[in-house]
Amino acid sequence: ETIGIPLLAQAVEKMRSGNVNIDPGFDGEFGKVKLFSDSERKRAKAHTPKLFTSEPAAKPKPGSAHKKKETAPPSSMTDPVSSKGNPELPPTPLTEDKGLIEGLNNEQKRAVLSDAARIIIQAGPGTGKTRTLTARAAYLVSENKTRPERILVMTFTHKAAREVEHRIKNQLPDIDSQVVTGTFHGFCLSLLQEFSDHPISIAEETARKALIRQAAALVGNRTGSVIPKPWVKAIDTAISLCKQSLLTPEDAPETQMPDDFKKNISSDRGSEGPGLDHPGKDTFLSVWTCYEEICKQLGLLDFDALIEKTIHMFKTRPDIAQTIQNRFDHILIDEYQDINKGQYVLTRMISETSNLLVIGDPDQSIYGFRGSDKKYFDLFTREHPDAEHYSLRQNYRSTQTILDASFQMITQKNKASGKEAIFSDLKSGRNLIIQETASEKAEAVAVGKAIERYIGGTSFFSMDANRVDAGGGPETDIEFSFSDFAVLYRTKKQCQAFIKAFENHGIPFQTADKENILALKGISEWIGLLRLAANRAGFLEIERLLDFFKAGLGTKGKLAFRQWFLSQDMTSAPDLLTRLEHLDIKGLRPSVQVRISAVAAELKTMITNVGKETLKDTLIELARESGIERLILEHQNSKDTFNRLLVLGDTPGMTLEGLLDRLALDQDPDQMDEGSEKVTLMTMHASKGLEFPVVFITGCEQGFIPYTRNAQEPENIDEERRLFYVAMTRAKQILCLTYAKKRPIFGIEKKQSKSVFLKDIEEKLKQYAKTAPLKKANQPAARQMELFG
DNA sequence: TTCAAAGAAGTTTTT
DNA sequence: CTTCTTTGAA
Ligand SMILES: Nc1ncnc2c1ncn2[C@@H]1O[C@H](COP(=O)(O)OP(=O)(O)OP(=O)(O)O)[C@@H](O)[C@H]1O
Repeated sequence: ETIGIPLLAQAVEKMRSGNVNIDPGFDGEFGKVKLFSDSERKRAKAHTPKLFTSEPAAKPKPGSAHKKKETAPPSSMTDPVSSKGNPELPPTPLTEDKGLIEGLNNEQKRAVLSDAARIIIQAGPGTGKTRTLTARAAYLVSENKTRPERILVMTFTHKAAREVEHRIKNQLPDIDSQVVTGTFHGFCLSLLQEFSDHPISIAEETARKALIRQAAALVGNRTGSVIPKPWVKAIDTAISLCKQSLLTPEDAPETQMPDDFKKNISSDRGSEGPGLDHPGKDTFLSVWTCYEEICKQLGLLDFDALIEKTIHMFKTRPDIAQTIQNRFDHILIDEYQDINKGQYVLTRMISETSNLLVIGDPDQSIYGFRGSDKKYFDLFTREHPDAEHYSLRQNYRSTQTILDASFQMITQKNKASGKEAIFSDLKSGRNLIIQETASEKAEAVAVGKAIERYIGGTSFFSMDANRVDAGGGPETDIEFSFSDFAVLYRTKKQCQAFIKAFENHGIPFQTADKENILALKGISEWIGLLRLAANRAGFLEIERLLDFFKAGLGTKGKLAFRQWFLSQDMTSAPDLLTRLEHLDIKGLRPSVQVRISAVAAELKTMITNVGKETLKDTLIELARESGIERLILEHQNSKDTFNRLLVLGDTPGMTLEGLLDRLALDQDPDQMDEGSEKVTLMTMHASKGLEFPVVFITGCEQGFIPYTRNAQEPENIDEERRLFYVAMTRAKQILCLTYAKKRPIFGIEKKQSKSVFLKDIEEKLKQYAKTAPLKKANQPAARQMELFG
């Protein structure tokens, strides 16, 4: 953080003199612009006085100002012993134990040093909750209060897990930190794997959807009707909600359903009919039961089942429960306001005999749609009346202006809201910039231009009075680098416009959230093949591969084949393929059987070479030989993802199994390289816990913020408001809210009006930017010259 | 059973 | 504007 600015001054110099390395990157990927070579960075780093939060001196990372995601050694959760320290890292002398505590305010210190068995920290954004949590973990280790592997830190997202892991490592540079860090789901998966005799297969999003469709079709067949698609979707959501609340199809009819459930399923029987948009409870229960049967048959667990089964395991095997309870002395949970029933029960079980610290902010609760509920947060104090309660008041992240605006928004200027405002010492700073643009495209261009202007800094455009659009006048005297910017939006779809505009403008960027990679053409087949090679293939993978090779299985054939497959006992991949070669199923045409046997033979030769070469080569080889590569190359998205996965596969120490493990839970193939000089594009949800000097919240329009489905009333306006609050409070210095007057929805342009949330912010905190006339997009090369020339 | 063409329907957020 | 489903023909 400290070196960001001096380095940048140099960067601007370099850009001007044209002394910039351009790394072309992969075919089709946007080239990276490197201002400093790694060694330059290293040297600069070495001169930097080491602060509380600073990174180990030798780590070749540039000092970008936003929080960082750890480049992934295999998760310490699944592989607690193998994460060896980077050999290049000379052991830095241990920061004097006091050093950990410095840089904390009194309240934070007390929470870090506390001996209480139950601690809760409730505090607003940017008040240093996460910092306190990581400091406590580091303190416990460095003071020898416990061993690192006896500390468990749980988060709700992978991003958060990596962030916490990274921060703890930074605070314990010389200790090969083995603090166990991960998401609830990751933790549960590793436990289930540890205590189960067979490998666990996960039905991720895509597979799950397909299975529920199958179940719905089956139930439809049975009752001689067709379950309409919207119903299937409603049932899908309802199943997930129920499972998160630890309900089963057997007890569900008798139990009070979760609140959101009612939105999806009409509760009174007999009220369903073809015209209604909600299926009835009977249909719901039949499909759910059927879905669970299919999962059981195929040996699959969906995400929700990971938590559920772990709890089940603890209940039925008290010995295992005890082992786990004994394994950890300290359990620390970040963003506790996001907890749902299942996670709550799990937490209670594992923390029975250990110390527990939870931190959170009910105003930042944004995961109601996946069953989280403030009530579990409140329950903590009631269940542990002796818990120590800390609240932090000072925000160290944002300017007072940003805090004021966000506070007005969340309280709707209601003085009597009972909420306590937090304050910042950072001098009030500039107003929020509000920008209206003509269209989605114009919005993206405006943001791009604003970034160019900030990067250019004062000296660059300050003389140019005509340049006023998003970001307003260049009166700032701070210079920024690309990694200082975040562009936030409500839905993933919205990032398309920005990707295009940024490519045209020569602005390097990275997108934090991808569409589900297993939904991409070619990728799912490829991963299926990889699973086969790793002995991890189940019915779904084989079926997918047979489809790809056009084995000729129709509806009936599939059924027969499935029956045969399920009658087989578990076996290794080569053995399974041998059986497929000598297949003899009645009810399957001989021509099909011949084809399957040929495919199986081919697959067998393909997978025999696995492990002989480097992982990356193996990955490429398998794609190429199978012909899946051709399919992948036909689709741009698949191609990009393919390349990203190859990069992931090329990380040191990565194994095929490790790759598949990681992909099973976290399907984002990117490592979100924080070192790179790139603008970050992500959803508002994904931004939680992060911070950036400059934040653009885009698409501030009714229908998006708050989000509403087909112009109806917003489903949960309070949660939408909190989400906007989270997004606003990511900004350190400059916050820019943009909206477009029209936007294409379903292909047709629709008039948009600005978000009602903006009205809750006082005028005197806002300033309005004019839109510069939209010029035709230039060639990327030309734009790059303009930017750097 | 596969392929092509035409038509209908559908856009949150995450593990 | 896409993605899935239905329909009809080879
Ligand atoms: N005592 C302190 N002195 C100086 N800076 C601090 C202090 N505490 C926290 N910070 C800084 O404030 C910023 C926000 O801290 P942190 O991310 O821990 O807050 P948080 O409460 O977890 O926020 P959020 O709820 O938004 O995730 C970080 O940049 C952190 O380094």
